[in-house]
Amino acid sequence: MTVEERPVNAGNDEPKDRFPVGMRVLAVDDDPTCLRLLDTLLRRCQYHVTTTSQAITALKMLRENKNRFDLVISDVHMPDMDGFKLLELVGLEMDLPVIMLSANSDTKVVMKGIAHGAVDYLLKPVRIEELKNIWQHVLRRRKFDSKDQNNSNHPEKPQGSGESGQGNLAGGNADKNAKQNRKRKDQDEDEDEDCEDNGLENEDPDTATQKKPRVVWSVELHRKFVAAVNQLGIDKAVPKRILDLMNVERLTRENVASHLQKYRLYLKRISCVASQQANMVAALGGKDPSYLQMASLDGFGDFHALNGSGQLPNAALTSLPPAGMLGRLNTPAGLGIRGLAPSGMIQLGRAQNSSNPINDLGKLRPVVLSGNRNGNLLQGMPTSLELDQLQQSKCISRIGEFSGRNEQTVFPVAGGFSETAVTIGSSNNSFLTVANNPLMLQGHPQLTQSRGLRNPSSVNIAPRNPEPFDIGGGVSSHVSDQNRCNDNWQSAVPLTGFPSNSIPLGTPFNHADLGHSNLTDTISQMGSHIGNNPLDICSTSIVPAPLQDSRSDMQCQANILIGNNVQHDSSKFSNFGGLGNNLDQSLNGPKQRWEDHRQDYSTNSNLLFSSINSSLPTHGVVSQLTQRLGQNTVVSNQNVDTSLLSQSNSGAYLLQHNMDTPIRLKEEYSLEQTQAQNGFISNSCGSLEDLMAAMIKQEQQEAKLMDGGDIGYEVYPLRTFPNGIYSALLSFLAMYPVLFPTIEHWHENPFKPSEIR
DNA sequence: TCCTCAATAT
DNA sequence: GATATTGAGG
Repeated sequence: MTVEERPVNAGNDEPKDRFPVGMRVLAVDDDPTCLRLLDTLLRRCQYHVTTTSQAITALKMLRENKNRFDLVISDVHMPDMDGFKLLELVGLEMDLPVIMLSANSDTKVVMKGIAHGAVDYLLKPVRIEELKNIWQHVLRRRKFDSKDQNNSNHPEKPQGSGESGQGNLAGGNADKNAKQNRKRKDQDEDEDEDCEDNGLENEDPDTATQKKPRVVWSVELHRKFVAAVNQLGIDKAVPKRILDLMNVERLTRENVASHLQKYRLYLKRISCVASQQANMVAALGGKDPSYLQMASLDGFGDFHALNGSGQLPNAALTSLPPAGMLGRLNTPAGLGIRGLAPSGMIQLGRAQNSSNPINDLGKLRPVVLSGNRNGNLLQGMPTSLELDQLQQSKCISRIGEFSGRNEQTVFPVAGGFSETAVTIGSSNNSFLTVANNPLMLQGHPQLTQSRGLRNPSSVNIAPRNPEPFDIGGGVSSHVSDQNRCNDNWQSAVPLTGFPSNSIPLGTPFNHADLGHSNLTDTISQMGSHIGNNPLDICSTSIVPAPLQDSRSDMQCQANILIGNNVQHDSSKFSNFGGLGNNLDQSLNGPKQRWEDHRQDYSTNSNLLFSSINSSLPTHGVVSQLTQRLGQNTVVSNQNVDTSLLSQSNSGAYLLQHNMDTPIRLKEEYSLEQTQAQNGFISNSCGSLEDLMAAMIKQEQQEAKLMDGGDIGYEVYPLRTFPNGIYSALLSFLAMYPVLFPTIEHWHENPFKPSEIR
């Protein structure tokens, strides 16, 4: 092929006139025959060829003089060094275009080569026609480089930077961008070919006039973004400031603004989901343990299945929306919230208890990893938000199905709970495990109260690492350890595989012990639990006490383990602290309000809110748990009723991924549409308060019907459930399947806008 | 000038 | 359909 191209670029030390001619190619292949053939063909193309049969030698040559070659053609399979390795090193060290050569046409292999940075992948036997064109890679690379230099140096190098393989702003996509740019340009303006406006650098039309290269928000980039947002605090996180903090070259304010827009939508959705979850939980928790059981077991089962891939976006957690963000979102302006402000719903306080095993961060985190092979692999991955996002969207839609109500409703404050995961239930140690989310947890020392707790010590808040994956060794084992779960509630349930039977559902209530555990607690806990990052989800079991004692009272035992969102990797998440502060601020006011209104909902209800003090040291430090107990909040230590665990029956269906299941169940059990009277689902968007009130009401009604039978442990047939509760249950269960969407997905996308919308 | 939202482009 | 960019309005 003849090349009539203009000189590649004036600045180079190479002869440009006949660019392709004399292009210096380093050919590497351990097979002498192939190497010779390759050499011959390359020479025919008038390239300047250097050959070597050893990858190591090639690397050495390249290192000795980085400017000695223009392009490298390497075999994939070589004894001394894997072609991919060579490719990687070359990419990192000298940023030369590398073409992989192999007889293996397996898509995966090719994909791998490209993924590692190969500009092309040629199949053996290589043909001269293919080699004739390889110069284009060199040209393209040069163009990009020059453009890069002219415009500015961007930190994230296109091919090279080893640290952020994925963080390339545009680099990795240089070629692609070039194409895209050209396209756009052609459409728009036209004079691209001559665009001389760029002055000397007009060499490439792309650079001058075009629209900006499309920014790919890699994990790395997104992480920076999140860090910046967190650092600023959601309220102050505006594009310009974020951009400044991110300090990423070539990234524009517009880019950030766009991403911020998406991010906000995401947060919004999260909060919405959280609300739903909370509602669901409330509905479920209020009535029968069986609900929970099913939910828990089934849900876990699903998780397990979903996690089959085993890959979790470790970074995902880092993305958790800052509390501040939620607060903002919750504000009417931001979300159009109904009812009380989200913050108002949260009671802050804290109690510290380091004794609890739960405090062991390792335990919690492992959960996430448990099913997974390697936590490390996950590092650098997008935050868990993504997961949540997925959940949300699906969840919402599911709810719509079940309830037949509008799906798009946005939940107000409930969002505050969204991120919190609460584990209720316990064996000896009652405790609530709240996997919290940064959003909700603010430490309010002054609020700390243990009142109502029989065993204050049992309540512990353990800092939870939002980014489980960051954790080094030891993490993975934890989750999978079912025994631990069984033995101690505190152990979080591994999301990846929740053996239904291994999960403690909850502890039966001891009526004597129970004072007035309130529905609110249950709800909040449940909601928290669900809303929480899937990874952090601990086994949750809520066993509402029978209505015996007081029909109006919702009894449930809850143990809360609150972990803070602080991350081990301070560098990544140091920002959350700031967020926490924001949350704190926002919560203070509302908190009071909540208190004021609390009684309105139920005289007996007590709110138990836990919060994490973001200021606390994240590592290994026991978080402080705040609890507000209206009247009697009893955390009784009961023996876990394992029998409950085994009762996952039909509930399992509910958790099925396929959409059909929920529907089928509905039919099977003759579920009625959600009834307004129940209020639980009737309005998915209702405020938590509303939900609670509805729940209480429902409970009272139910109590009358049931006549106080002791059914603490009894499992109710689904069909016996009130419609509202049933619907709620379905919705709740429906959410699990989506908790663990394809994790791989997130590897590439920090968070999915689509999920947001 | 900047932010946010919505439309548009890819 | 998902996601980034662009444009308009405040």
